Amino acid sequence: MSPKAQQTRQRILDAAEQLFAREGFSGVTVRQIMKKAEADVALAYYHFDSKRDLFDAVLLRRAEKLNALRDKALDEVESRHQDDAPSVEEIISAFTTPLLKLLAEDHEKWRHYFALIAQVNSSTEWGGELMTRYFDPLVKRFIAALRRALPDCSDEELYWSYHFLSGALTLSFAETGRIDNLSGGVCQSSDMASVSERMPKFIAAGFEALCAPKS
Amino acid sequence: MSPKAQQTRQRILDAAEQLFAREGFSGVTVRQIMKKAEADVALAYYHFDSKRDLFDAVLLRRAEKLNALRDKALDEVESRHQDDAPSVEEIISAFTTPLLKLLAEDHEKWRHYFALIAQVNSSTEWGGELMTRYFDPLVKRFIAALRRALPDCSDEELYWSYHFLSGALTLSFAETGRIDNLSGGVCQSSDMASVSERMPKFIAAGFEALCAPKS
DNA sequence: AGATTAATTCTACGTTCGTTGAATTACAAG
DNA sequence: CTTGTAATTCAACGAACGTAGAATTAATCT
Repeated sequence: MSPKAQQTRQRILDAAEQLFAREGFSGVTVRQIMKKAEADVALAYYHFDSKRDLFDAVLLRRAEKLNALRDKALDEVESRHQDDAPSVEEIISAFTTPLLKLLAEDHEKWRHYFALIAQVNSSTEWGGELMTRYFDPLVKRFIAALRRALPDCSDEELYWSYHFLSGALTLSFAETGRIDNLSGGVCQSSDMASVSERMPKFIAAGFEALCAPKS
Repeated sequence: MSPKAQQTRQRILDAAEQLFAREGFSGVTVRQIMKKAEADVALAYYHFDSKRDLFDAVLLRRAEKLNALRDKALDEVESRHQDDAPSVEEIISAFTTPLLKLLAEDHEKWRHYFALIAQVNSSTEWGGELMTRYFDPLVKRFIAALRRALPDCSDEELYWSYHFLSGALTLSFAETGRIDNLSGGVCQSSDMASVSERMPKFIAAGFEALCAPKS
């Protein structure tokens, strides 16, 4: 594929990502996407098999980089604690800070992606298979790490705790602006530094309360 | 409006609720809705102004009952603690247990509604105004109660904490089935007793960790 | 430079969309 | 039983949908 064509392909993916994040799969038209990408409608079907295939490609494109970063972050935590156990908060941070780092690198690129992920994650529909396929292996590695950090914790508590984490995380990084309105400006969705500073502490406390209530 | 017509109206709302929850606003066709409601297509436009108006009606229908129940639950907590302060966990429970109660009363009716709410809540789009309009007054009352329970807590911590709660709550009650796959059956989305038992403890610990870290 | 292939545009297909107005049936009041 | 209104059905509108094939331009290779 020529570099010019690659560039076009990326433009299509960018446009699709942004629009899908805002309006969902069915809320966006292929024509809208291609208009935003400044390319002909039919080009969508030259570069992708179908609208659905384009959607999958949008989700897949950034998943690998994100997973790699999270894997690396967890590697570092584990190599830092070869004899003693890492704290729950450290593990949660390894799960969340990569998101922050990517947003810092290129906010425009990644915020639409995270908004899209949030939407897919809270969908009852086929989003489920996608989330499972792309993220479950990594999630299981994190849960395994948490299991070692909380040896007295049952799997049930562990999975529920992760589920709560997942909800808090995806909603926060979706930057829906909901908290901006609610707080009257005291908090801002886009202030990821605030999120990243508070969420690990908040979630870690939850984990510990559920998993090790003997205090 | 005749009772027969009321019945039809409710059938339309039921069908719309179920389908919107699964596929989103744009993922569902008016014809699909009316087919499931076993009524003529044009009846949708006799009972509602437009597809969008129908969607709003679906959201609105149950919001009032839910809000009333939550209000009552918080009333009870506050009347129970007229001199001393209620615990954070009690307040969170007053926020979550009404959902559980409604699901217990009529699981089929409410689970689709909660799935729909989850979807709207994590949407960047016009879902925001709706959530704000229907739920913000009540949410503010809960935050005020939490502020009294955590007098040393800044508003910033309070709002962020609520935001994390909101994410965990909506994802859990959406019953997406994500945790079922992830845990290999150890946890089940539909097991609301498990959620309701664990979430208040989990979230309360988070609040306290963020808001009163002097321990 | 000419030939081959890749990338892009043009045009249009059949379908389905949200919505509407006129015709019909069910129902309530006099 | 008649009459008026509420509820429902029928048929159809223009527009926009996802997609595909043929034609055209741009790039690559010998």
